[in-house]
Amino acid sequence: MNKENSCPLNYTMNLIGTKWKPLILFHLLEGDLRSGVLQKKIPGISNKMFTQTVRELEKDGLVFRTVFPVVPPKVEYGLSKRGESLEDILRSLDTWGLNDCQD
Amino acid sequence: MNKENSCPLNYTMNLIGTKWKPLILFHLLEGDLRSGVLQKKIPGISNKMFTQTVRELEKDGLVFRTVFPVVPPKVEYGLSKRGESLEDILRSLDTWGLNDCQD
DNA sequence: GCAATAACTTACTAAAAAGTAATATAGTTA
DNA sequence: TAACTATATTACTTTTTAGTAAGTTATTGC
Repeated sequence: MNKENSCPLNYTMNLIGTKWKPLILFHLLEGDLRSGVLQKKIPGISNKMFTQTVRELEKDGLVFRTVFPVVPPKVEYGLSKRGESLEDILRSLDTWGLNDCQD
Repeated sequence: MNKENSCPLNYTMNLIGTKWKPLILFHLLEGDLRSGVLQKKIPGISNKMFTQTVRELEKDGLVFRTVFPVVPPKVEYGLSKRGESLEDILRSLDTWGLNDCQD
């Protein structure tokens, strides 16, 4: 079981190579969103997975999380500089899917 | 549980959004490779996962598989046209990782 | 003073992914 | 004739991922 990365691609995949992470990052490209609004943009994600995934993205410094101390709670998510640097990749993945599924 | 794709990115992720698929496709960018050679380029992948993954890629038309009827067996894998169309994305993912991990 | 609210959090269960190790194949070479 | 080879395949177990449903919070509006 070799855990080292064989190439930078491996490193990238360890960061964002999951089912939900690219989707969440993609929707944040249009701007910061409240937790509930962002979650509604991702059909099929469960409450648990949503929280878990954004928290991992936050831990990895790809998104930031702003908590407004009000009741009921208000939380906003947005892309960090590091997250924004994925923009081209995220849009390429989306465009590729768009073209490919038309064939 | 909504299973429909919310955007083309979702479609793309369903095709290649796993731990090993992008890695395998990436190594095939340099040209066709024998099964064993390709597998050795992917540290940490088990025998089972390797076979399983290339077979899925084949099923999805991203790679082709050529079997030479010799003993011991010889099998070559290569990118299909559809697989090749992922080149920019794969290289972007690799380059992103390269730049990011230097910070 | 009680329900409604948004954003979790937790405990528990179920499902999916991955690892391990044994087995198959059949010509070639020692 | 027995071992060696490359490429799987299979059965089984472990690990990881994900889903479900209930509970928490503290203020506001009724």
